[in-house]
Amino acid sequence: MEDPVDIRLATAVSQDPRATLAQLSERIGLSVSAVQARLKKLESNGVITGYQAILDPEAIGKPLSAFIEITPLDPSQPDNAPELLEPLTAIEACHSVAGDAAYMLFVRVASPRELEALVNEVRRTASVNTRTTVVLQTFYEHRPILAP
Amino acid sequence: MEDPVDIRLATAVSQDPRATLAQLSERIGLSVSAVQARLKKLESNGVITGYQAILDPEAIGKPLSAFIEITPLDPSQPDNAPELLEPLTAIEACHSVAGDAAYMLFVRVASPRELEALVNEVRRTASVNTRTTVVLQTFYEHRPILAP
DNA sequence: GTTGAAATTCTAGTCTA
DNA sequence: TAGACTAGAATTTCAAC
Repeated sequence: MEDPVDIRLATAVSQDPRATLAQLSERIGLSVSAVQARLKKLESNGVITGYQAILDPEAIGKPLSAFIEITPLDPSQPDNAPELLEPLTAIEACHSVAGDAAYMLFVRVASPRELEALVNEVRRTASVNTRTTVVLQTFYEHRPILAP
Repeated sequence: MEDPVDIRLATAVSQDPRATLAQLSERIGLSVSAVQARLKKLESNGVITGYQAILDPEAIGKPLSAFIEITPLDPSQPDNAPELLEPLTAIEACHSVAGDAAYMLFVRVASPRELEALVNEVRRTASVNTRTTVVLQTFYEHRPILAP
C-alpha cells in the first residue's frame, strides 16, 4: 500500500471507522463510489483486516489487566503454546518475543483472584513458567497505527 | 452495565462492529429501534468508548513491534512520562505497571533502525531507562474482551 | 419497546476520460 | 483502469403510540 490516497483513506478510516462514505469522500476529495471502491479494495487486500468496538474494561467487569511472559518448562519439547492457549478468552493478545521469555500475553480479568486462576491455567495448559506484570493504570491504548 | 441484554448487545457489537441494527436486532431479539436506543446509551454511558479499524501492520509499513519497559532515571523527580511520550505516535499503548519497571509501552515501527531511534527518543524525552522486548511474531491480538 | 415513514446511506450498474 | 453519476435497495433516524 503506497498510494497516497489509500494511505489517507486508511488513516481516515482507522480514526473513524463509523464515518459514512459521504464523510470519507469529503475528507478524501473523491466521489462516494470511488471511496467505496477503494475501501473495498483495502478490505479485500487485507490492509484493513477488521473492525473493533472498544469497550471500557471497567464497565464490562474486567478492570484488571496484566502482561504474562511465559517460558516453556522443557525447551526440547515441541512448543505450541499460542495454539494451546487460544481457548482462554481472557487472553487478548499473544506474541512470541525475543528476550528472556518465549511469549508475551496481554490478559484482562475481573479480579486478582481470577488473575491467579488464569495464570495457573496458563501454566498447566501450556507447560510453562510465567512471569506476570500487573497493569496499575492505562494511560492510553488502541491508538491508531496511522497518524494523520 | 449488568443488564443481560446490554451484555449480549455489547458482545455482539464487539464481535462485529459493522453489523447493521437489523442484524443486531435479530441476534438480540429486540426491535431495530430498541437496539439503536440501547447502542446509543452504551456509547454515551462510555461502555462503548469507540470504534477502530484494524489495519495490517505490514501492509502499512510498520512490521516491527516491541514492548518497551521504562524506568525513571531519578525516582525523586516528578514523573509524567505518559504525558511526555504521548506525542510519539509510534506508541500504541502506555500502561503503568507493578514490578521492575514503572511503565510498559507497546510500539510499532518500520524497522530496527526506527526502533533504535524511538527508544532513544523515549529515553531523552522522559529521562528514563528502557528495556526493549522485540516482538518476533504476533499470533493474535485485538481479541474481543467479551466472549460469547 | 414497538411501529412506521422520511431522510440518509449503501450498492451496483453504466458511462466517461 | 479509476473515477463519476444515478437509480434502486437497505439502513438509519426519529416521531408517535
